[in-house]
Amino acid sequence: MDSPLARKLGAFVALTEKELAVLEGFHQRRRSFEPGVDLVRQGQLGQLAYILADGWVCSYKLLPNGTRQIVDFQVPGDFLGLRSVLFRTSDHNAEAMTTVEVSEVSSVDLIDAFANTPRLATAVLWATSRDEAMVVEHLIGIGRRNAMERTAHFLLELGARLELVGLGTKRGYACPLSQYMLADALGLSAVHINRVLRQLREEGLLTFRTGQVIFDDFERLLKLADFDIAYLDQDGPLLR
Amino acid sequence: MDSPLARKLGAFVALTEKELAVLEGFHQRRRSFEPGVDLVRQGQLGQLAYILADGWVCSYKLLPNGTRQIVDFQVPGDFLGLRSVLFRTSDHNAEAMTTVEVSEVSSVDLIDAFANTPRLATAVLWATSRDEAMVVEHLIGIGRRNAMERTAHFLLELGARLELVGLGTKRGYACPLSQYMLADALGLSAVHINRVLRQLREEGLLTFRTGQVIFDDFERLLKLADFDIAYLDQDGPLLR
DNA sequence: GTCACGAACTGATACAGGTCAGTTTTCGGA
DNA sequence: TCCGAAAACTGACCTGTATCAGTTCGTGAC
Repeated sequence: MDSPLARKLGAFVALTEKELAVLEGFHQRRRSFEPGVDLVRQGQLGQLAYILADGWVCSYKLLPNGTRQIVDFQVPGDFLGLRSVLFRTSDHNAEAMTTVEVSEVSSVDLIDAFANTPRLATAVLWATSRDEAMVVEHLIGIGRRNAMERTAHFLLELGARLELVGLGTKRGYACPLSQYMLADALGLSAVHINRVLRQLREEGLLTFRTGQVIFDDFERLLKLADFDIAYLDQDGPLLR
Repeated sequence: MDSPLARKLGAFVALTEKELAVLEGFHQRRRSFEPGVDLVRQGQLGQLAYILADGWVCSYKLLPNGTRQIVDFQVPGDFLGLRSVLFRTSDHNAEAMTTVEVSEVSSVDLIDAFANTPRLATAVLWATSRDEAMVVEHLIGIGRRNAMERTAHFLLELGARLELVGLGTKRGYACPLSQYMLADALGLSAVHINRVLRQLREEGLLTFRTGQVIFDDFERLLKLADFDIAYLDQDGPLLR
């Protein structure tokens, strides 16, 4: 049985037995967290990193003006708080959205793995770059797309990521986000998100119901959002 | 003589002679580009990566609605197009803003370096995470800060980065950005940027003139922008 | 010295999205 | 089956920023 992490990294590097074994070794120290609990806290020193095995997590930052901005969502197979380990203090928060299962990883685990299986270093660098690409796409959306394009793009991207780990299709996916969370992710107000979702529904593009996203017209949605999966879709490992 | 890259990575990993030599080896294939030329192009296959040795570069994305969003600026010591090497096709553009000097790096160079000097893998992962942290901070600004806070935060961050490589101080720095570029970076219109800069000037906070940023009241600016340098400031290497 | 051209700057007006102040729906628990 | 709380939803009104359509400034070329 491959872990979601092995499955994700395997899309970039054709993993050997030895490399798979090292990844397996990352899953020694298991922990679980209840919904609403912070796994990573802004300003915390000596923060731990985790690999998400099951559940959803969101990374966010709180601003002094009382608002928050959600930066990214983590789904199974994603790292969590990797930046907080590499920096002295954590620059963001990460909150469990559902009950989550994680494996604890220390910086020592990572550095050892890099020394023994250097191709894993490249794979982790790739995964980090992929995270960065998602943040960049998110930035583009907030900077230059209007509320409707932005919302559509965001929900499409989430779908594409879930498809990679076997949790979604082109018809839709299960999604534990509330409209408030969507608003904090997209830099909009919850009121406006509600209106945008209604418009998307009325135009037959997508339906967002508690716990469920349904793509009513996938093709038209792709066009509206100018969505391109190039940066998520590896189409077979680059490194063999 | 340390290269800007060695100087930057040295802030995170205390580099050995061997590691410094490997970094030196990255600077074999030198190239230079004139202002306005694209070093990296969206959609390009088999894109090369570079290390910036001198000059300024900006990474941006073009949208089908005719607008552009600048994602990040690269200053000496920064990687350029690393994501484009790890992915099959480039997901962004990078344009020379001044005359720039770069060294070409292939994915093979990197993978070899990781195999021979695994601590460099950790250092490059750190540098990539630092880039991601900057994109995240940029995202926060566009999502939840108003035009004035956003502009102040951006110009402060640029100053902090330049200080790290010896190109700026708390009094100000040389900056080749036009108001149009600032607008594309901050997700605002050039007209509005102009008004915001006037307001910042009239309130005695900062002066933005062609080629020069002057912090008139650094402390008050930090407060307005809620600026925190934690994620840029390493305060001595973590890995010895 | 004046021409030309891009960058900086300006006032008037439009509109996307925010804010306020609710009502309605949903759903788990007693 | 009723209750309470959170999430979803709504209309009225407000505001920050965009857009349009210019003018002014600065600088290098001739």
